[in-house]
Amino acid sequence: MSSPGLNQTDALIEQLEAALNPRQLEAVTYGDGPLLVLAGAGSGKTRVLTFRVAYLVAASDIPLHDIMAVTFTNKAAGEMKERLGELLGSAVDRMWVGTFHSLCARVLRRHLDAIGIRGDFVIYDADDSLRLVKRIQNDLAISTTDYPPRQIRGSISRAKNDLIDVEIYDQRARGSYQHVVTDIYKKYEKRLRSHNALDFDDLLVMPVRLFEERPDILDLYRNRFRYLLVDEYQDTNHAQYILLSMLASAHRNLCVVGDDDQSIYRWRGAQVRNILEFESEYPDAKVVRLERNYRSTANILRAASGVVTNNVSRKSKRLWTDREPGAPVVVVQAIDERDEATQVARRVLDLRTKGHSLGDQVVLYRINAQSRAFEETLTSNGIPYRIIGGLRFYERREIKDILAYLRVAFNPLDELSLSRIINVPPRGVGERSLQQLRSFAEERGITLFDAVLICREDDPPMELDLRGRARAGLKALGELLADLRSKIQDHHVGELTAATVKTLQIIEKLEEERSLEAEGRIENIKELLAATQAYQGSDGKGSTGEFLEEVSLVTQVDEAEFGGELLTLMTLHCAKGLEFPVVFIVGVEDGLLPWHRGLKDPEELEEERRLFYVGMTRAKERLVLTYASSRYQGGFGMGSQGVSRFLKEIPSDCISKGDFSVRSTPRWRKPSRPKPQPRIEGEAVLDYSSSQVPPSVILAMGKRVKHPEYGTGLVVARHGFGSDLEVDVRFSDGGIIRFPAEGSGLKPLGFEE
DNA sequence: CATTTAAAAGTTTTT
DNA sequence: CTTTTAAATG
Repeated sequence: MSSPGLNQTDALIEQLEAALNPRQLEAVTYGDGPLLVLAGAGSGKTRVLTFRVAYLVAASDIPLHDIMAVTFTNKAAGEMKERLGELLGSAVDRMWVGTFHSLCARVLRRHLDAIGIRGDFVIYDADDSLRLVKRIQNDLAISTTDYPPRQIRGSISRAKNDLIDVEIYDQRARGSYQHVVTDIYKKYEKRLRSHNALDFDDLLVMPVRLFEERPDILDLYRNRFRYLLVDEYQDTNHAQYILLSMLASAHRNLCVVGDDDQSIYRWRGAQVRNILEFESEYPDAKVVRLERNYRSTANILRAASGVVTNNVSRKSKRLWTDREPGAPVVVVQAIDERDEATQVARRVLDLRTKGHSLGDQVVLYRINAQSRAFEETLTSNGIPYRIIGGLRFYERREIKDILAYLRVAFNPLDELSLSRIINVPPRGVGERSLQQLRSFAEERGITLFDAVLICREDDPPMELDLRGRARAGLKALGELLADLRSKIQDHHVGELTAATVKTLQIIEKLEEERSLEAEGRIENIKELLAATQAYQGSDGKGSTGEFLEEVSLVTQVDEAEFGGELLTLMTLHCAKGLEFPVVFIVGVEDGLLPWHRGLKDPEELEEERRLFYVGMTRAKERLVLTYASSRYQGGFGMGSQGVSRFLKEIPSDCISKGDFSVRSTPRWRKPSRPKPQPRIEGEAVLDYSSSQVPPSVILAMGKRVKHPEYGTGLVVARHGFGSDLEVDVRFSDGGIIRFPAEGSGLKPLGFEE
């Protein structure tokens, strides 16, 4: 690809200059040396980052090959690449863009031998490492009630992110808890190595170790990357900080962009200190402040600023806008979480008539569990929605089970995955047979995987005393694994997945169950089959290893497809970096937002305040805040500690007074009995025919529908999936008729009972 | 050994 | 209220 001609370059530079304000331009065109861009919410930092790269290439003739950019999601990375491709009109594949985790994985794959990894590694997600911790506690006879595995895992993870290895942890360990952690940490690391696996934290830690031990390899990278750009710098942890220092140590062209007010990941090791002390770390750093907000109306911005200024530890800054005041921030008091959901639904529909499509609106909450009340209300009112986060696709049980087969075939040393699938689907291999197999492997000094392969033999060795069912089961498993293993290198991942699903008869078995749950699983498995078949790795060959890596590094936002006529629901954390015309923040109550722990610890409280601030500043046109006077909390009855203290920090003149009332309800109020699901009055507002809503959503179980010939009826059963979907509808005369979901003329019947 | 049933325990946020 | 773990049954 030839570089743009001189005229073209000039035109591009001119274009950049015209599109930017003076501050942004300063950041984009600043020359060599460390650069700190303090970018307030909505001040166009993503544009600055992208344009800076474009400028480096166009004006200074820096090859994309020499630039690395770190983004917060893979999606953001993709968008940046796409935009750069448009701006520069050339291939951008030579530039390294991605999240810390995916870039690190890339580095590690290139130096497997140097990090002491034989063959190839698999990546353990949070669930995998938790399983590993549990298993170890079991082996070491450490009570999981006295020492909750989640907490242990958290301690190990935090230590790793702070670059505290087992030896240092051991030296510093004080008290019985830390000594127990030491024992588990030791074994945990040992198992990871013997399984040829890396956990999420290893992805950051191992490159640091690699660069420490092999200065020659570090040189390779620090000489290559003449320019480093990092987004969301306020959320980097210690390991990431060190990594950046190492990479920047040759050229010192480190450009970090962030906003200390938006730091929300302290709990997973992020250190705001990294951004606050950037200037003392790099005394010659140029600092550019972006304080002009282009996103939100003046009212929204004033409300958000009013809240965040209550934080003590922050760099002072003043966001401003010349936009119109806009609608006031609406505060809604609800009776309980159901009422809250109903009120939100009502407003969503109202705003829809005012030109904000469902896709323009988002509901943000503090914890995933809050989504349930909304799902119920939205479903029963026929409002289509999508949830981002929660249980991820690739973390679902049936999906992880199938992936575990691929992982074992890819890396036979992965004993965690192997023991996961050894009896899934049930093949008569219980604790006993597994133990049998383990000790056999140990005796012979072979891996568990090889032991399973030996089970294929017609006359297995005498030592391997297995009973009938287990023996047959392991034989079949051994054959499948041997087959997968032999094909792993030169067969497409879709082929291997299909072979696994077919051999194990997974779909057939689920179909026998005939339950709604099984139906959902089948749908997921078909989606996995489609995804693997469509997969093309970097070389277009669909390598299983590459697929597995990609799958373990997708972020929650990556998975989501935006657009379409769907209301979006997600946590405040997920909303980072996004923007919506209409934002609802729900559950704005003490104990929830701020979360309980924040009420005790001042630093936590500030983080909760920042989280609220992040949520508020996602809104472009309208912001609605809701809270409930009482809230159902699991089985423990009601709890709501009343309006959030943060709400009182919003200047009263940018709030809609009509709905604002701060009277608190008596704490001793009896929990109200579950009421029938409230319905929104009126005719159906949504015109499904014009939207992109799939029939599977419209024709959900229990939905009221209308047929042009037969009149109104109720969906009582569903058969098949996707375009094969058929539904049984019971009409008022009691007759049940089966229709194909598409082209049947069935229409949803709004909100009447 | 697997499946079913009963009791118990657990709930922030995520790469 | 849901999910996970333990015990009891087939």
